[in-house]
Amino acid sequence: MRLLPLRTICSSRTYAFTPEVQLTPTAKDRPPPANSNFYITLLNQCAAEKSLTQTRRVQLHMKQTGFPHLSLGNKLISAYLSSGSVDDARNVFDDMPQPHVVSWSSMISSYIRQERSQEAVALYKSMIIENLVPDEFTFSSIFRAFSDLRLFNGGRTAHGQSVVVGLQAGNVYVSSSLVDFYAQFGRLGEARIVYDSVKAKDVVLSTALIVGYTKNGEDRQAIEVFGEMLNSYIQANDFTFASVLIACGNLKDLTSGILIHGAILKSGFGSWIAPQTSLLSMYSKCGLIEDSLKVFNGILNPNTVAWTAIIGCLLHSHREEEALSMFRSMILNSVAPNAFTLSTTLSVCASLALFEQGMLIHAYALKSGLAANRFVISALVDTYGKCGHVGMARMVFDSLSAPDLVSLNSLINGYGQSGNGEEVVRLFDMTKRLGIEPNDATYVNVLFACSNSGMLEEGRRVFSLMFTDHSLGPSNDHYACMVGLLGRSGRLEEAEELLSKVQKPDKVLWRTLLGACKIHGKLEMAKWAARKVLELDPGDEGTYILLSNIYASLGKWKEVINIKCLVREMGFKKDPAVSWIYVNKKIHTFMAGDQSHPDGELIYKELEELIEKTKGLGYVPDTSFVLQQMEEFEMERSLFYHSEKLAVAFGVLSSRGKTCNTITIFKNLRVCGDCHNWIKLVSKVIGKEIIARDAKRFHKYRDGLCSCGDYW
DNA sequence: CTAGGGTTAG
Repeated sequence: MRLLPLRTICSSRTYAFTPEVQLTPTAKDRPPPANSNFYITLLNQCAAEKSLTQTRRVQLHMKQTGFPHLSLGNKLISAYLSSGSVDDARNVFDDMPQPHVVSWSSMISSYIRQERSQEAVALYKSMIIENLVPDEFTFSSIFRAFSDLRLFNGGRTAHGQSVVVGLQAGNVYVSSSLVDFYAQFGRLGEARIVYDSVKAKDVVLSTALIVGYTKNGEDRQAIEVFGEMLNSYIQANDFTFASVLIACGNLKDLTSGILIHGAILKSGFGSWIAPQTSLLSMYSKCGLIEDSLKVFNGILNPNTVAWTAIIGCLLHSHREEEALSMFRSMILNSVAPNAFTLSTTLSVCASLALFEQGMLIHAYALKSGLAANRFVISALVDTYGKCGHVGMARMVFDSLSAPDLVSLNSLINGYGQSGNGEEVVRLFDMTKRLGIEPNDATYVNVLFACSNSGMLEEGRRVFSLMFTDHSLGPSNDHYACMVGLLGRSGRLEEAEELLSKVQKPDKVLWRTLLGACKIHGKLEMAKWAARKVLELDPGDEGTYILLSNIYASLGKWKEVINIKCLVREMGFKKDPAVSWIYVNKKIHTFMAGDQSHPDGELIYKELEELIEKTKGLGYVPDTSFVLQQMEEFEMERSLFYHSEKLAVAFGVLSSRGKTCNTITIFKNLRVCGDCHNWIKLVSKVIGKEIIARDAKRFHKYRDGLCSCGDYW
């Protein structure tokens, strides 16, 4: 067999500096002498250039010239590992009678870098069996493998071994990763002991402990360690600043946050991406989204993490539209979204119930291979559910080989929102078989669904399971669901009795009772519940509104006016009702009596016609939903211009002549009773399905009926 | 060896 020309192995640029190889163009086809220095030089170059092909060629060359290549096995391994092929390295490794400890440890850390912790641990164990003494490099990487595999005992044993060989307390590398290991298991006591055992602490060790504390909700401790660190004159680095700011954000400790911002600028880390990203997150958690944006705008080349962070900040500040346009800018700036980005952006879509956008991201996830990520999946389930497409949510959910708690909760919520209480209960009864332990959120979702669908007996059964099956003490939220369920089923006395068992009822609970009183016109109990809410929060405007609604529905206009005056005096700004609809890739927003839409005239004309047609089908404006005392005619007018009616009119207008059979509108508050009746009739008039998502759930109107069965 | 961003429920 012809030998490979050496020129291809050794680039001309490098061999000029390695005269001992003596490669001359005339010598290129002659086999070289079996000189280990020659191969060492070559392998060093291969490692430096990280070239897998070159390394393979060198090994082949060794075999062809009969050179005992295993004598340079450690070199070969190192070259293969530098060029990224653990498997090639492993082949050499397995052939060697006695690989060097350095080879063992670099094999182990390479496996870990490639997320092959299983193989790393296996190698570590053989090392121990063969009575080899692992070095500091082995120890500093192996703990990561144990925490990846959730093998606490394995890691603890390795900790013991590191102590035995005298490598723990004296070595910051080993100790830092040990601190991280213990923190991954929530064992902060042990982490702290390891940390304290090190005499010569450094930045990395301290940072590891800070991170450990923040990941386990011990944010105060994290800030304390940061202080200790500064007192010992250890300079914080970009990692440290990035980590300690998380603690400030979690605690909403703006004072510390601003101090640290100053320290970052002073120590020259002001333009480093990790501290900047953490800073902007911190500001948003402290409610200062403008400052987040300022920091973000100061980042020269935001990477995926920074973009994701700012999208998340905008989402949490309820600036969803801006969050979406940030996502678009990210794409325009050719920064590739990852699973974090997609799940965050999907959350934005879920929040605005943007079905099409959600599907686009779903498509992107499938193309880019991110659709298997469980965060992406549960965000998709959530988004589809909140868009009223629970079938799609189910499809995504079923793609999970092992469903997890979050996606299950999202799916349950999806069915609950679209009023399919039976499926919710079926899923709930299946959780055990799926190997999932329900948590408090599961119960909130299930009970809420029962309440939404008026499933009294099922609700009671599920509620009692909280005590017997899971001994999850019900929280106020669970009680609120039950009070709502009992109250809406007309069992107000029972609801009241249940409420009396709650140790510390919160205002949500009392307001739920108040809501139930409203449905059944129970004025006395309503007044009592309202008083309770106001004792807890005198500024709760929702209560005033509910109360005035009750008076209004009973026709007691004097009381209504009194409350309205009171509210006005107190200077509340009621969240205005807003409805919106997605037409031609644009969000069109409407407020009551809104004249601002460019097609305003056409919309009002359409609305008038629809009202006339529905009146033909028996629509009678129900003025008890109007809060002011007005002339009957005016009451009607103000009803007619409710935001959801305008949105429906616009939807009808813009879907005319198009093939789509569904009009979907959204409202930030709950749909009003009069509009609810009216939209039912509209669906009959236009012969199309109308979906309305309000603050609590979906209403699917078809042929004069609504999926909620008028129960909401 | 250490780092920044993520899903449900309220």
